[in-house]
Amino acid sequence: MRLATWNVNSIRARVDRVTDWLLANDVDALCIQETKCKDEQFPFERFEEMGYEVAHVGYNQWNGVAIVSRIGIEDVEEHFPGQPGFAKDPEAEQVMEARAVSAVVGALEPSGPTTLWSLYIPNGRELTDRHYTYKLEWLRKLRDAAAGWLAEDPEVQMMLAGDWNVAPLDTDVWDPEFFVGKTHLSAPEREAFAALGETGFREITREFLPEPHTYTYWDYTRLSFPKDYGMRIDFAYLSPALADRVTGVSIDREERKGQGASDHVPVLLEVTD
DNA sequence: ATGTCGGACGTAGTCCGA
Repeated sequence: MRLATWNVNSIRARVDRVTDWLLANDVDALCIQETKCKDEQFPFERFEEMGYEVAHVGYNQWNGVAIVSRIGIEDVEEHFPGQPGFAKDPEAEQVMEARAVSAVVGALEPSGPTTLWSLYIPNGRELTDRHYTYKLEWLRKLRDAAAGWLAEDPEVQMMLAGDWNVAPLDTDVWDPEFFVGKTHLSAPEREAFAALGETGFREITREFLPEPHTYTYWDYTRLSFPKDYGMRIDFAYLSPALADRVTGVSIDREERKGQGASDHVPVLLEVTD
């Protein structure tokens, strides 16, 4: 079974590249972030004609997450239990954003059902912004949910994959000095990210690809990709039972090249039965 | 110097978000 995650930065702008990549890489199920569209705008037919089913959550031009699978999609859920919402006014009702969708895939595979979560962690914007505390709260609640799933079933087969908007190590960026006073590398963000690992979930991409400066994202500005000013912010936390089945991980840097590339590249996991 | 993208609104150019 081949599982992947990719922040595509608009599914409508990227659908050709995404479908081409799925076929070229023989991918069974893909977690997508930043579809940037409402459900009715999602190009479902482009995936369905290739034999993929789609679960999508999108309310407007912001955020938007999806799972596409050619090995079945069941029990789709939007939002994880306890997921925080957001509103500019802290006194107003906090509104849920399209940042988390789950589905059970592979129910008829030899390996049995696997639950995928496609996650788009809030960006944080600035250290003093209310979006930053929202981000930290979001990660803490996700940790609580992960601990709950594992307590409920220690053998659960589950992947928490997506754009985490956190660079856990200094070697996950081209220059940590650039990020002093900015988000993504701050201690609270790193602690909140690491707390997922304290539940028993394992960040599997690091286990297979420990080399420093192995990036998944390059900003569109500043000639970031030619200069290799990248960041490693896309990860996959796996339940212990699923992590034990992973035989390989790759980051497809080639997808950042050429016209019409997303600013993120796909991360692909090979999972044995 | 957020230097580039993508979407909304609206049909050009500006704003938001990353």
